[in-house]
Amino acid sequence: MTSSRPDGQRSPTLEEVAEWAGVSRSTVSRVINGVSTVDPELRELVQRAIDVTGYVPNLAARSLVTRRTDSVALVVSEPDDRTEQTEPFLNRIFTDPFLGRITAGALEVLRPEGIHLVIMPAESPAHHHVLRYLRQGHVDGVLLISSSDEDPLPQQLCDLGIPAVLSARPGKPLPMSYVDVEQQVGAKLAAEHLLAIGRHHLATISGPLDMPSSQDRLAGFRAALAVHGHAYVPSAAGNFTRASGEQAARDLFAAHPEIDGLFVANDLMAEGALQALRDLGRRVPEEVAVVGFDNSIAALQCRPQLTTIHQPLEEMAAEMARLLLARIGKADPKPRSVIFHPRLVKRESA
Amino acid sequence: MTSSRPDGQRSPTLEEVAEWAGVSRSTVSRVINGVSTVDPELRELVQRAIDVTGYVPNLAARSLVTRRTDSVALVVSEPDDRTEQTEPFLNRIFTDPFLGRITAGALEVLRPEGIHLVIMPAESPAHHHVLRYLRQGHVDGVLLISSSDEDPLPQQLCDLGIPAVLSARPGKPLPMSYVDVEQQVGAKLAAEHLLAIGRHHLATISGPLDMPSSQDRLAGFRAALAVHGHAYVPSAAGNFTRASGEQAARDLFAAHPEIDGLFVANDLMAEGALQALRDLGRRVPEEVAVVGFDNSIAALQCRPQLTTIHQPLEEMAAEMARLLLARIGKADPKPRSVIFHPRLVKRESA
DNA sequence: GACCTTGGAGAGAGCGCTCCCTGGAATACC
DNA sequence: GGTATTCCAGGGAGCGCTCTCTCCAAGGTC
Repeated sequence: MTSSRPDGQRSPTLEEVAEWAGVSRSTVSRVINGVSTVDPELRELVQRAIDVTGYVPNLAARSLVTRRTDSVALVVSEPDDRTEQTEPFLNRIFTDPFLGRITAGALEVLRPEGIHLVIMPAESPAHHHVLRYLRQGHVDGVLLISSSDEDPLPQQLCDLGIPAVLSARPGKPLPMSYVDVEQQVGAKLAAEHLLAIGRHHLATISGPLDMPSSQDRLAGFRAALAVHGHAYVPSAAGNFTRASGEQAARDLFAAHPEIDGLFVANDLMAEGALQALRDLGRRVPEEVAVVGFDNSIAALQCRPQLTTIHQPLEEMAAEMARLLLARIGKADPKPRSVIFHPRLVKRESA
Repeated sequence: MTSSRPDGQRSPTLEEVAEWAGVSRSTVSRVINGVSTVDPELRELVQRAIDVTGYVPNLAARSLVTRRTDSVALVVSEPDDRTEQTEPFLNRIFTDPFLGRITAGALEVLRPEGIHLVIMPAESPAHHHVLRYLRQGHVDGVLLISSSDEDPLPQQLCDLGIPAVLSARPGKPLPMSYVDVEQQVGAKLAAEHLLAIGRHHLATISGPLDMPSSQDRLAGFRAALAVHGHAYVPSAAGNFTRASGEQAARDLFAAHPEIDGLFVANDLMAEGALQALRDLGRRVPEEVAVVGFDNSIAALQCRPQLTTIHQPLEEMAAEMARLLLARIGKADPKPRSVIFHPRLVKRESA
């Protein structure tokens, strides 16, 4: 806020610009908002006045009347019951390439529209904090990354009528647009690839089981294997961090040393699994083949480089932004879902 | 914004709550803002009215008169000239544990004060975007993470009188508070440890050389070694990513195969260096000792675990938040610096 | 009982903007 | 030439809140 600028003077108002230019407040307002019915000569005069005075519209005043703020929030939400984890929430989300890709994709759409993106982590203790922020009208809408089907936030936003778009199929049916990838298809791709390269003892490391996407990947993997006669597939759940993948792999191989093919529900956990396998002296891919999920930068950084299921996160986030803008534009709340296709990216690990 | 709630009705106003309670607008306002001169009975009545109507103050209206928004921005800035990097800016900042720790530390202080934190990446094409956002008065102040001494943002904020606190010594002297760690001391700790464990051929991987903190770490390392007679220290610069650390290590060992002690300017690059050394068949720490910087989660995730220089990022961010709040509170612009102490954390790699 | 003090509620202005409405000048039409 | 039409600038209301000021009533003082 420029109210505390060093010289003590507040930033100029529309009125002052108008006075400088010798026109009315309305005219200046028109110039600023690009209304076409302004004499070109006057327009230029006003523009000069704006430049000279260093005028910047006061957002509060504007949005008081327009009821728009031209910014949307990217909320990364986490429910109460998963707070007892080894790695703090903020560490987790700011270490996973996921968020960066989502942000990049969303900005791709929002920036040209002149809409700002504010990123808000909402782990349990801050949940109500963030809700209050959203209710106060700081933003026009929210892109919601929710990590559990128990998360109340989608429902709350729905009830409050705050425009929102979800990053995945909601846990419970909700009249809300969302974007997703065909999780089951992705898992099937992984399963069939592992079978195709001759692996018979398959297992999987899943994400947290309260997440629809984790459930889908697990179910998809099992279903695809069932088709090929594999009735039982050992699995262990992680929480999408590297460390949890490492631990899950250790557990899995301790119980089932015969495993020769592993599907891991994201690249970060796969990287951890690779670490565990190295420690266990299992060669990848010769003895154990590993397939990840995401095709994030992490897949390229580990050794061997990860064969993985690509999901187009940037495009998905861009689509989320588009859906949100459409929703903000008109209050017509016909929820839409946009589903993307995964694909296998073959590298060294399988 | 609840203006688009499904039933089409806008969220209730102060006036409506007042009517419900049969009191004046002023009284409701007093209750909401916790003014003590309200009859307890009336207070309770008003509170009930607020609950029933589901009233939430309209932020725009409030901040129009108070000139406060009760939120501050965490801006991660990057200047123009470093945009040609291999890894996109957003990937970089959202993959480095750094940002998560900063956020956590800042929230520790801001949350109890009821102040919201919005995170804004400001890589080159969006720079003016973010500046506009800040000028519009969306936030009361900014915590600025700047990565180059060429970055114009600190100066701009200064000129505009927008309260801000920097995360490190500014490249050019500026009347602005900042927080830092004794970079040179940290580097010296690393140098002396490497010497103490009997290494003689030392080298370093630095951060980007347009960053004051990178310069300081490099200079500190060199200075400490000079004291022990080492006139020349091979170095290579990375950009704080894992991949850049890997590449720098390769370059360094190609040119100087005799290196037996390596100081790397952050843990992420050190992790990359470890990877390179593994590929090169050099055992760590037996043949090459490696010391990192940060003591981030990354230091624990790599093998061998990293000996590193701890910097208390969470506390530093908390202090930044405190300095900012003080600055926002009163316009008294006496800039303060708070310098933290690094310490060596010994693990496996050196 | 007349006066002063004090606690607590209401009235009103105004923050800076948008947007509708009005009105005057310029142009078009009969 | 008079009227209708268009164009474009200005006037004014009002968005929802805060905050100062006013005012009333209750209590205290002599």
